[in-house]
Amino acid sequence: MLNLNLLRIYRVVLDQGSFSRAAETLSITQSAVSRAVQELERQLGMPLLERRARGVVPTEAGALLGEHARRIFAHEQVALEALNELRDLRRGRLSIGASSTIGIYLLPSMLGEYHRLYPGIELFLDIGNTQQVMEHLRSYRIEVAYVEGPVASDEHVQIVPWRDDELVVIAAPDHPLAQRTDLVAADLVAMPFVLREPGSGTREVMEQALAARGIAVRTVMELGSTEAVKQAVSAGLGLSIVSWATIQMELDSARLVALDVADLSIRRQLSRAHVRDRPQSRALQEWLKLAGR
Amino acid sequence: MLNLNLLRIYRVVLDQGSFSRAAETLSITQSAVSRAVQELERQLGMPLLERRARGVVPTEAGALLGEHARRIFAHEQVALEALNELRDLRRGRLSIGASSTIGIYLLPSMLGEYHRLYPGIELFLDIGNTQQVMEHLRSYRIEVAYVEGPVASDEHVQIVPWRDDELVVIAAPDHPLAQRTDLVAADLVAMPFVLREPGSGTREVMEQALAARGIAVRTVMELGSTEAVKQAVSAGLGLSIVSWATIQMELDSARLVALDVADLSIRRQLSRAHVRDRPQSRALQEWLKLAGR
DNA sequence: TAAAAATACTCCATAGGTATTTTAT
DNA sequence: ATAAAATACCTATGGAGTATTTTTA
Repeated sequence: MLNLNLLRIYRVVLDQGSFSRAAETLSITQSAVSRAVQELERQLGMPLLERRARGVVPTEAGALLGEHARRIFAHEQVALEALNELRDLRRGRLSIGASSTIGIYLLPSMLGEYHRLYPGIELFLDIGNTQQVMEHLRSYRIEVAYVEGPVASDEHVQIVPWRDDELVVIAAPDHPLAQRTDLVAADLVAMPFVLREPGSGTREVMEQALAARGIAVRTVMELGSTEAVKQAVSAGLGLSIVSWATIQMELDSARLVALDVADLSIRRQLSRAHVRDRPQSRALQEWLKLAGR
Repeated sequence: MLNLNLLRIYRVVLDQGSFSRAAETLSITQSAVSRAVQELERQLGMPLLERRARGVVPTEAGALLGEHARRIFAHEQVALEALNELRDLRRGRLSIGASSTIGIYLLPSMLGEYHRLYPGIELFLDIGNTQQVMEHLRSYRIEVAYVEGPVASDEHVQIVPWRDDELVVIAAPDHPLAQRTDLVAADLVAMPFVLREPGSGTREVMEQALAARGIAVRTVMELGSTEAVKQAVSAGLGLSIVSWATIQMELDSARLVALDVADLSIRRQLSRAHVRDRPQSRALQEWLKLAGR
């Protein structure tokens, strides 16, 4: 095993062609350089330098070792540069998990902005239901998770409130209730509703909100995605309740309307989850600034 | 600048996947490993390992650094192996200088043997006159010089007696003196002689020997190489005096004969020369064993 | 509760400094 | 006479050990 500290000094001696100039370059004394090279020669059991009147000249072994040393230290620089790239976010990886509403409707534009800022960072977005995403977080497949379901911190995972989400009742533009401006929750009783599948975070919040107000609706259809629900509502199959974030485009293009139900404000907390004490990558730290908290 | 001692420990931690196993491999304590990695992380200003229940897992930076470390230490091994090859004479270089007689007639067969023993060593044989060869020795172009001329040690160069050389009078097989068995030096007086050029070591020794015995010969021709002299003598142009070593083949093929002149034994010292205090390569050390002293 | 990592302390060999001597031109 | 390298001697600290505590599955 080579003593690389000594080798480093030796390499400078070769570069400078003399012990004293190497000492200067290294900001140590000539004495220290002299002993370092001697010690290296002793450890290797072979002379490396011929001490001539004008400076030093490598022996065959010395020249050979010098060339290898050059490569070793060149590679050291490559390693440092690679770490700097990571530090400066010129390269890296960011793996985010999100439950579907967040992953599909909220994150993409933010990820776009992030990518414009840090084009060298590879982005991974893992979309699944809350349980899946939390599982991926625990098994270190993602570094942060965004979820809508009611999850709680535990000893491994820390949950941080992220932002509020508002759910609205949606209808087709030609729905009987679409023009009403004086709607109250009671008007929804027995209305046909299109729902997400059981287990969906959105459905859970929706059912709680309606149940809390004693409103029983009529389920006409259960669908596995928000997109499908929106299509069904747009086609006039019934009403539904979805996150504001998911219908921006449909409101603009007048394919859906949001009903303004006076006493039915449904809000929920969107959360960010981390593994406790897990060191955060620089890429994540910058993402958190951009994504709010 | 990376602390490569710490990096070496860190690399073992990655290989072993845990601090305590790394400590075992390194024959140091777990405590030391723990502190080494912490110090490396401190110096780089970034965490490298996530400490999990079952051992450790590298962060992105940690994995990146680990890969570079692998290459750095792999290259260290390459360097060590290269030095070992040099040490074991599996590679290397041997530069020998010799004055012409030695270089042409004595060294080649020995170099052949050396090459069979150490096929990895590159051989360089620099043939010139004594002055040229000694100059190349002083300017470090060759590591050892073999010369015939009367050279003396000085403060830079050390001359060591190598072996004796005997010079003999040669003639064409049909020369009038060729059959005589009772020759004495006086019989050579006024005989036609073929000589090497002035400055040749052989010519110098020859002239001294004849002059010492008061014998004046007749110069019929001066030639620039021993080969040319032999050709001329063989063609019957006259006698000459050359080293035994140079005429083995001609004696065997009866193209020349050596005259047995009772009172004319001409011996000279062949010498080996080195630059004082210059470290000797392993390749040279082995050569000296093979070449005698 | 057991295994791994971190921490507190102690020690010393190494790598450095200063001062001087030796070597080579 | 000068400049470079080697050497002698001294010092400080980084890297190691032991013992113990903390952490986590």
